[in-house]
Amino acid sequence: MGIYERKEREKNERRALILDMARRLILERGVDSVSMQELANACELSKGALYLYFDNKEALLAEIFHEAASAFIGYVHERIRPEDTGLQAIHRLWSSYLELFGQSSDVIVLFGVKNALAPEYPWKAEADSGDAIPETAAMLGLIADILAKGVADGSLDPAVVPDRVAHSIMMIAGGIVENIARLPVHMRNHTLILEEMKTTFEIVLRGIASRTCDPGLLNLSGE
Amino acid sequence: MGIYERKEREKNERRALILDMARRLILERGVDSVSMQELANACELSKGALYLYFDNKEALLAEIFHEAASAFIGYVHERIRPEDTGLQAIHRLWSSYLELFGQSSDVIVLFGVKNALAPEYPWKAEADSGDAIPETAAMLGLIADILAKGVADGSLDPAVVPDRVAHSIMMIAGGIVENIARLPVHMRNHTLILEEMKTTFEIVLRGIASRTCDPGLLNLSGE
Amino acid sequence: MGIYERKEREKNERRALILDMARRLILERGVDSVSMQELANACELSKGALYLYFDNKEALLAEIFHEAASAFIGYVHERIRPEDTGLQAIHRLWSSYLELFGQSSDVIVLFGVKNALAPEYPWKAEADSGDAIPETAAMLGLIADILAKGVADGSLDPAVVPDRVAHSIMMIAGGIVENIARLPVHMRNHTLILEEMKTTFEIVLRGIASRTCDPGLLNLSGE
Amino acid sequence: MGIYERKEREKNERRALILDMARRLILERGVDSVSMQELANACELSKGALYLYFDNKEALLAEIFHEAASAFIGYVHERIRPEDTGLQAIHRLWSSYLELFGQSSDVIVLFGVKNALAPEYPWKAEADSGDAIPETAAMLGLIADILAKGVADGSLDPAVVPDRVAHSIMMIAGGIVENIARLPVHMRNHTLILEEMKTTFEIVLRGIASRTCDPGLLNLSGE
DNA sequence: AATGAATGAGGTTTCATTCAT
DNA sequence: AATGAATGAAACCTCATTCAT
Repeated sequence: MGIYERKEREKNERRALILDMARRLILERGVDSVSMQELANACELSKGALYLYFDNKEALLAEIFHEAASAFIGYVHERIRPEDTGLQAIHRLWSSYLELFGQSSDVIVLFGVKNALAPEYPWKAEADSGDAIPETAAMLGLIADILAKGVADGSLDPAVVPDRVAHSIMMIAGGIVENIARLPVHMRNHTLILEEMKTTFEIVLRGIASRTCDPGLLNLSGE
Repeated sequence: MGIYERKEREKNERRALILDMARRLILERGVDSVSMQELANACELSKGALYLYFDNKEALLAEIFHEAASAFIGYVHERIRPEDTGLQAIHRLWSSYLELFGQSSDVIVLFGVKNALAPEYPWKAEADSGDAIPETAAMLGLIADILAKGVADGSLDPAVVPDRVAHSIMMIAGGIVENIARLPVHMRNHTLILEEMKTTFEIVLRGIASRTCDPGLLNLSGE
Repeated sequence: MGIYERKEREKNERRALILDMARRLILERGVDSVSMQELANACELSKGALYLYFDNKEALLAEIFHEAASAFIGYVHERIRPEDTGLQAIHRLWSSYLELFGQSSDVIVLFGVKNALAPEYPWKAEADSGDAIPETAAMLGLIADILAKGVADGSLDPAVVPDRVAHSIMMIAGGIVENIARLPVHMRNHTLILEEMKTTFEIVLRGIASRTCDPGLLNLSGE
Repeated sequence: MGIYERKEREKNERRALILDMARRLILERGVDSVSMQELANACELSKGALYLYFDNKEALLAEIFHEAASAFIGYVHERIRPEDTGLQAIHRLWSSYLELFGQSSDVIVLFGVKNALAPEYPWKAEADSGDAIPETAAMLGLIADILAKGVADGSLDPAVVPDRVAHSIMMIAGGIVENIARLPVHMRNHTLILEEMKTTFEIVLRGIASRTCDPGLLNLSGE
């Protein structure tokens, strides 16, 4: 109790501060145009100091991605219930996405940073199982499981091939995020964008739902 | 009469050569990793000469985008018939996309380059009507028109709001293309990717089609 | 005839200037403490300009080494005659070394730079024949041949094992050069050093000569 | 009574530990590539703590050199007997060198570190008598004395000028050590290198021995 | 019209050293 | 006595753009 803990805490706080600043700058200017120098300035630190906390730029970005991805997966996991049908689960997935986005825009960073780390994803992931980005694999698996369940319980269209459709969903979600990430910061987090995302996700819901499903699950309106 | 024209023609040919080379390099290596030096080498020209034909790198990329976008829009326009229902028209849109991709991968360049140019798209377009990228607006209009028609003729779901869904479609199409554009060239143009795109587009078709539509139009299989 | 040639010549001159400046700086400060920035300043060029002439620092150093080594080997080759006994040839080798050093100090650069390029030499050379530094291999071969001849013609001690002794000679010659290269420039090229080198080389001559050799060949005094 | 002494002792122990670790790291990776950070880690100390024991990196290296040099000189001194002829003494010098190298490679550190410290050696020593590196002067004196004795007792060639030849011997010994120090650790301490060193030293022995000397002293084979 | 040499600001990373605690 | 966070200068390299010829 005392000095050591305080120092440790302060160190973690500084780390967190750097990550936070990096997130902010990435959100503002895009991954590619954030330099270590800018980040250092924003943190009121020297460039060298950043390397006390992170081995290199890639490691820093990786951490940002891992945090965001874990948070997202955790968030989704919490919201999906065992008794959900597949369609309900997908519905909750999209809702979570929208909620999280509305709250913190963190999901924006999520895939945007990933593309700076593993541009070949999601195709290469199939080739080698030793995946450098476990979160995306986890995510893909989660979605594929949900889809399989939905096909089994009849809430999703029998034509849905879980693995393939999971890929499509990841791509769509990622694509949106990249589009948003490129927006200047003052245009983000706007009702307009939320509407856009909702529209897109509803198309997907309808595109994979079975004919006999509960129509209430095809809307994402926050009623 | 003659000398001037010849010079003019030669100049245009040179421009076209540069653009062609740029396209090729971008397809091979991705937009970001093509330098003016590499382009100049590939053209067997000096770096300085490129600046005789284009004000700067951005202008060059813009032209590539404009050409590709126009070609794509033209291609789609040719294939859509006045007597098509809205759903048929969307079906042809996706088919065109897949065909073009199978043929030349040019659509890859299309949106990939755009994002280096106008990252704020597609949202900013709505804000100011003086659009720097008319082709995207044209494209958006084309799709919106098709959608409106489809709603009117009953082939599309009445819940479809043409403008909004047009945006979604653009984003989805663009997102896929970006994912593909990042792939190393040896992984592109593969059956796997075509399947992926088909899967995604079929989800969209089903997501916007009306209940009573011709089920044959929900498949993109090259029957 | 004219513009092209002149430009070509000027370009080569600039290259030569850079190499010359690099040599000078290396001689003054030692290989390790010459930075591309310093070199650029000395040449009154920008850092970037250096990279127009050389791919990277290593390539630049390699060229310096290759030039010096070739010059040295050529110089030695010219002076050794077919009718020389082995001992005479070694004598000429050392004389050449001293002469070249007295003239231009280039030999200083020779091995000094080599060590920045291929620190594992001369041992690794034996392992893989695909040698990155052909000049050193050539040099080694030349010396070994001379030694073998000397053993055969009775001018060298029969205990001399050509390959092994060739290595020793290279090491000794290289060691001296490194010691000299580290000297501040104002102490170099001094009679003192020449005497030192002469003493060392004479020890070697006596160490490998046969008992029955011409005693006149054991002195390097410039009589 | 004791606290002060204990502290003092502990301080010295810590110093010794640091020096030991430094030696080990230098042997493994070469002088230039050992950073203060690495050293601190290896000692399980903070970087700052190193500066409590040594003014700066150079001072630390200097101490390593001083210790190694003293040890070497002591080792040689112990082995040379008053009744030895000059040639016998030189023979013992080389044998000691080979033995020490075979045992611990410490001699590697010896001159390798020196060159990071006093690159101007051995020439500067002559210029100003206030020598920053007393051990090298001691060494030089020792060798010169041996040589003088050898000339006097007829075991060495009368042409040997003690001071000058002492320099040559230092340079040769140093040059070999530098070549070895640059080798990756897994190539060091190998029979091949021992052979190489033996060959070189034998050349020197033969180069300075008198015609009438005991031929048995011209071999360093471990008979 | 074309060249291509040159620039200059930018990028990431390393490291000896200092200093408040 | 010891820490370890922080610095700041230095390293190598890249690239869009300009400009005299």
